[in-house]
Amino acid sequence: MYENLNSMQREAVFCTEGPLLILAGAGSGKTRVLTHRAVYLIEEKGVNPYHILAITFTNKAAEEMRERIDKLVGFGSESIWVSTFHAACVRILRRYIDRLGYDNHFTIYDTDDQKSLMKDVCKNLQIDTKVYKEKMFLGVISSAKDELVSPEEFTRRAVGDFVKEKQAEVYREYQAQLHKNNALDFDDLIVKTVELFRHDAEVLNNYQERFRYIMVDEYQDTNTAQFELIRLLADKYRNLCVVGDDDQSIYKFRGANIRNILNFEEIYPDAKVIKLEQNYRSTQNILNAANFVIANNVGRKPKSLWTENSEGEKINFQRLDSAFEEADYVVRDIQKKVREGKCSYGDCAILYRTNAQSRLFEERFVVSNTPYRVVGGVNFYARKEIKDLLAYLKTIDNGRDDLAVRRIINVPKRGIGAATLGRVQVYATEMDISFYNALKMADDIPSIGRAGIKIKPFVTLIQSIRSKLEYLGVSQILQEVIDETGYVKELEAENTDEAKARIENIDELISKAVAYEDSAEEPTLSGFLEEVALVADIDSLQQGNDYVVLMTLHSAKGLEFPNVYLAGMEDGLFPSYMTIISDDPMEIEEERRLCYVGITRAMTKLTLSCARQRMIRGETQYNKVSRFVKEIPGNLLGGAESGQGEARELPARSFRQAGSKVNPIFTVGNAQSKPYQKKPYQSTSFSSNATNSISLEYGNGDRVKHIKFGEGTVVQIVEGGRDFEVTVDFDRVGTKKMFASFAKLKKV
DNA sequence: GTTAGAAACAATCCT
DNA sequence: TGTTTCTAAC
Repeated sequence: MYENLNSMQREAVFCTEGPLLILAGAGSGKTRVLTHRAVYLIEEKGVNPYHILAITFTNKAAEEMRERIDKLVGFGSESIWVSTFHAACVRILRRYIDRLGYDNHFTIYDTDDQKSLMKDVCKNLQIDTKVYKEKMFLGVISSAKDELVSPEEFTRRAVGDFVKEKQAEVYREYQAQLHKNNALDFDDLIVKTVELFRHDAEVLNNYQERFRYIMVDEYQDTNTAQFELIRLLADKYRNLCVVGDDDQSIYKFRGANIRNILNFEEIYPDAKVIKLEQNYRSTQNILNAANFVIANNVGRKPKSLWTENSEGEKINFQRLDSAFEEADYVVRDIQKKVREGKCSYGDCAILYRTNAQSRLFEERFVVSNTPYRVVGGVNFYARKEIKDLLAYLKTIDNGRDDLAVRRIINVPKRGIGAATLGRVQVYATEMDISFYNALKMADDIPSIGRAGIKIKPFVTLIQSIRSKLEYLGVSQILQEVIDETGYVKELEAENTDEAKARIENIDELISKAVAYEDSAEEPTLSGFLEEVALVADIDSLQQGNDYVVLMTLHSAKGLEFPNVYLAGMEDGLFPSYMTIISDDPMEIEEERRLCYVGITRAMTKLTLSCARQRMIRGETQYNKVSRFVKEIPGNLLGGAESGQGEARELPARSFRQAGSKVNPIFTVGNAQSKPYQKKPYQSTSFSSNATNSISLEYGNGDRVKHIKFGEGTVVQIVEGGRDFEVTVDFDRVGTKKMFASFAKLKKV
């Protein structure tokens, strides 16, 4: 098993005791090393899997690692903890956070929640949000938490500085509000776990004894708080193995502290350092380009990647007249390659710097009927209808989450307005009780008068569903909420495309709840809510689907594709305007690392593209070719304008006047997708070579079984684009319409 | 208390 | 250009 590893990889696998730093270049097989290392620990060293902790960067990476270990060892892999920092912390906090004075049923606030909480905080403190933006405070607080700076510490450091004192005040109040709502934000998950370990020796010792072997992937992206967490855990047995690449550090904005990797040997003087420099992924040309680009950074650990792979094709560089044409070129190029049998759609990825760039590509994909998928952008769980329903679940689960209660108190409309809510809030504050508890006592609040009659049904609703918690599953509770509130009914009545898309989203949420019940060992409402809070869009990306994927360079980290397009290679876009005008030269270096990450995603073919002219927020910009393109020697490049990018105007291009509308197809008014709408491609059917088109194993009149609704008879099947809409008359629950891919009906 | 239309505003990247 | 907030009319 260990023979397919090279000597360096083997050394890393066999070095199990003591601190170990693995500097693993892009594509050098670090995931293989980590999985084999886990296997080696279990099989050769006789380590109980129970004693192993592996931290990955995304849930997807965690899943993959677990699967791979699973394949290599017969049994026991399920008792290894493989998870992200955040997921691991939630698991620990669910058990012990009561020791920090929180309730174990805490809720997790996402960015939206944080924003509305901050709004309240600013209102309470009478801060003019025109002068000091909520976003600024949230940014400051987040950075403080990344660095483990508590509100008290922050306050101490702020003395004498007017603005900082204000920030400290906000930080304190924000934290107090979170506590009052029994909620944690993302950063708190890490901070509170560190706090717990520092504050409670018994708990710390518990976990130190458990996690005798610790591995951390993507170590260059850990922040100070995460480092401290790991340091505490590893302090007893000191079997800490971290894997990273300083050249791929791209999360400074999230607090990633590059010193963690650069100073590892100072913190652990007895650390062993192993470098993995052989690349197995890319062609010579691609790797050379990456090496030339990254060589322009100063202050990196010296290393040189090499490969035994062939030279491969030249890197294709294209400079188009406009962003429309850029999108058009890329999509056509993909289709050409697929037609020629050079690759499949699933081999292709389009990577860009900003999410906004995806739109033009989407439009081209839609009109050309090409299967694609956008990763990132608006999170599924951030959509209004989903957040509404989740707010109901949160209220049922944790009555102390004021934010959730206030979100849904008037959804659907109950005629309770801002004035009433204000009065309830005043009462709650005076009595020092939660918003929900104040609602329960609506009758006793003199100021609200008749409005109390409107509040009562809401409280009764929540109480009645809450009383069913004991014997109903998560999906049934969700269904109960939907039925009792009439949420879906109201949408059905609207009968618009938008409403239909929302209903479809809700159906998907139900499926997710069902799936959760099936997979979790001990399904609980809290468990479901936290799983939902911690998923990233990238987690759902599956291998083997035949569609082109579009995503930001950040999301692409850790992935690889045979055919990669880096779009928007323009100064001002990539590197971004913000980093160009910044006076900190390190910011450009981070962009360059991002470029390095992008280039090294490609296995056989890499295309760089840019546009002379592009519309950004309604304004037309004329950008120069990205400086990163110019850092690649001309002999590695091919394409329309190879060599030293500065464009000579080719005569063939000037037939079209600058600024004129390029192609009427792009200007169709309603072509843009709004976040709640179905993505355009979902309503058009794919051409026949798309492999994910489904066929049904049942037909009209057949008896089928649904995981939740039980058995029933198929009444109608309507083909709706990529999916079938199936109407089933269920024996127990009556007639339901559903989409075949969500419903997972089984013929009986 | 609700709604639609107008005006203001925004600058990446993400668990 | 796209989204959020404000304002005025119902």
